[in-house]
Order: sequence, then structure tokens, then C-alpha cells
Amino acid sequence: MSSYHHGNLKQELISCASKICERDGYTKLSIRSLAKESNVSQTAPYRHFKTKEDLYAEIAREGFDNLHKAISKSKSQNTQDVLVSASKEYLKFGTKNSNTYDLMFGTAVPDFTKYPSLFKSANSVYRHITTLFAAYSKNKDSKFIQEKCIDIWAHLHGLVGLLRKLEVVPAKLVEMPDTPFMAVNKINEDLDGYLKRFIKNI
Amino acid sequence: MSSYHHGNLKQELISCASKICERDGYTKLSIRSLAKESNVSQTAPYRHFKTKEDLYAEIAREGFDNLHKAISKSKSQNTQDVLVSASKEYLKFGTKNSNTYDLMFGTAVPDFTKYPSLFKSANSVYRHITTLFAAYSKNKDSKFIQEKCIDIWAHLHGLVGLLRKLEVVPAKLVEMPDTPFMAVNKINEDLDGYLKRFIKNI
DNA sequence: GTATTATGTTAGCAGTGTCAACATTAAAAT
DNA sequence: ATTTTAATGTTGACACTGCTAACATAATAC
Repeated sequence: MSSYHHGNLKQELISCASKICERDGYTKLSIRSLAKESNVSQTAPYRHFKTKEDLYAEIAREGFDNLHKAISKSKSQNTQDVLVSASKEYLKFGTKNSNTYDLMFGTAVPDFTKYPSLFKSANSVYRHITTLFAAYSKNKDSKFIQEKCIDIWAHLHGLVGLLRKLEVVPAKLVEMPDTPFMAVNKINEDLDGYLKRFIKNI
Repeated sequence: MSSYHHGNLKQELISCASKICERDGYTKLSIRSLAKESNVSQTAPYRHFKTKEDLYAEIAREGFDNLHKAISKSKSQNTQDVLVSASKEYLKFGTKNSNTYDLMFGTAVPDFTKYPSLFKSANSVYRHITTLFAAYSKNKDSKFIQEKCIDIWAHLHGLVGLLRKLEVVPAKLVEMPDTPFMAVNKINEDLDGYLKRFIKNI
């Protein structure tokens, strides 16, 4: 009588999946448990996602949209400050939403072009970084800007990975020499300073 | 009669798993199929690996050892050339062994400290980069060297990710503006030049 | 040579992605 | 307004997974 049809299942599944994904990691996310959590039969999600990868793509898209929002916050007039601030937000997003970040940049969805909206959201993030850097850079040559944006993105992406490892590692290992942790920890303790130097040095 | 005991199962499983992992991605690797491929019962691997993560750790360790070998090849006297060559080998390893690379740097084994030999192998790679850079760098300050090594590593790691996306993407998208692919492709076409500039600019 | 330990096997549990067949309802076509 | 159709839900099933317990056999230590 009341609710054979759910009404808003698709969006609820995506939201719920995003939560589980962030809490437990995307490998722990199962379509069946997802269905259970939404009080719906085990195969109901298949009316909205043909495969699990389709669901992953949706979560990843939401992730890129959130990342875009995060790095678009700064409203400063100083183009360098904006770039530094965006970089910081990027690192924050990657470390605070690390499981989702994994899904976004890992191999769960190997080919973004299969999912146009995901492809678009991901590229928007890149385009935004390009815009910020173009505004900051003295050298306005397009090829130069593009290459430097790759540099920035690659660098930030790598840092996210390292900062995450830092969180997992036992505290005493942070002081262990011959290990990247000490250096990363130093960076982490003065992120602003580090990022300012980084941007300036590009 | 002949072979109730296999004799060398553990190593064969690791080798076989490495192959499957590289061919199909580590998510496709199953202990059962692995056992089948070695003509052994479904649960035999559990005598050698308590959990799947233990097996992953072993594959990852092998990966780090191979990465170490790869970036240690150059025998040039010129410290800059050595660094450039090692960087190139790093990128090559990451793109040619991309599925294994995923396993090594992803979340399949979240905490390396649980696996001492893996931890050691991974750190050896980092130490090697440190050594190469320390030999090259004019500035011998330890803190400086450590931070720059993080920079190098992060940068290379990020590039691996981008280069891999490039391989997946349809050819025509490479020429699409507002997309990182064109820039990455340019870099890829002259990797040596790019890396030389990169190292010089550090 | 016997006891112990390492390494293999079989049977089975609970959970998974996915599909086919069927049920119900909302939306569109008439 | 009624009927058709498409969307969205459910049940049941298949083949697969990680993993455990109970048992079998072989290598090793004494």
C-alpha cells in the first residue's frame, strides 16, 4: 500500500554509498548491504545502476564536485594566495576524504570517458586549477601554463598519498630516519609555508 | 602418491599471483583461482597466507624490490644524469606495471608496518632516491634534501597516475582542450627533456 | 621408530555481483 | 477516463568469493 515504490531511491543510494565508501573504503561497499540499509530488496539498486562500476562512477562524480567546491572557496584578490589556498584545500580534501579520493583516482573506474558526467566533473577540477594558475603566472604562454598545471596537480596528488601514509603510521615511526615520514611530517606541520614556497618556486 | 606436498608452493603462489595481479588488476585476483592455477586445492594457499592482505603484501614487496632494481640501473658518473634516468625508470615502472603499482601505493595494504619486509623494501626505494638526490644536490642540508626528495617522489607519483590515464583515454581525446591529456601527452613525447628541466628546477 | 609439525584436502558457511522471471505502480498515449 | 507501456520494485537462483573447521599425509626432530 504505502511504499512499493521508494520515490527517491537512486539519490538515496548514492548518498548512502558515499557515506559507506568514505567510512569503510570502497572495497567494503556492497550493493546488497547498500540495499539493506535503504530498506529495499537486494536487487533493487540494479534498476538504477547496471553494474557496481556505474555506482562507483556516481560516487566519484560526487567526489569531484565536492573537490571542485572545496578548491573554489578562496575569494582573495591576490592570485598567489588563491593558488596557495586552493592547494591547501586540495590536500585537505584528499586527506579528510581519503577513501573517496581513492575511488576518484584509483582504478575502480578505469575509464572516465565511459561516464560523461564523471568525465565532465573531473575535468572541471583540472580546468579550475588551470584558471587559477593562469591568473597567477607571469608567463602567459599556454603550453607553459599547461605543463606547470600538470606539475602542480601531480605534486599535490603525490603529497596526498604521503600525508595519508603519515596518518596510518605509528607515532614513533615519524621520528625514524631513512623514512619519508619525518620529512612529510615536517611539511605537514607548516603546510602554509611549504605551499607558499612550492608555488613560488614553480 | 607422487605429490601430496607441492614442495615450493609459497613462492609459486606469489609469482603466479603477481602475474595475475599485473594482468587483471589486484581486485580480480582470487585465492581460489590462484590455487586452481597451481593445481592445488582451494584452501591450500591459507597454509602460507593467513589472509588475502598477507598475499597482497607479498606481491607489493616484490613490486618494491623490482622498482628498486629498476631505478638503480644507471651507472653514469654524472649525478644529474643518474637522477634523471632513475626518474625515467620510475615512471616506466609505474606505467608498465600499473596494476602492481596500484597495489603498492593504494589501500590494499593500508599499513605497511604490519609487514616488516614490505616496510623495509618500500623504504629502500625512498632511501635510494634520497641517496641519488643527496649526491646531486649542491645544498647538503639534510632538511632541505629530505623535503626535496618528498617533492620528487610526490611529483613522479602524480605523473604516473596521469600517464596511466593517458593510456586509457581514446586517441582523439588527447587533442581535447580543457583537459589534462594534451599537456600530459606533450610531456610524454619528450620525457627526457621534461625530466631534465624538472630536476634542474628543483 | 615414533611424536610433532608443516602442509595438503574436503566440506561447508556466510557473503558477493549479477541475472531472469514476476509484481506493482506511475506516466504516457489513446 | 481508460488503457497501454515503461519504470521500478521483489523473489529466487547461479556461480563465485574469503575464510574456517576437521581431517589426511608427509617431512622433520627426537
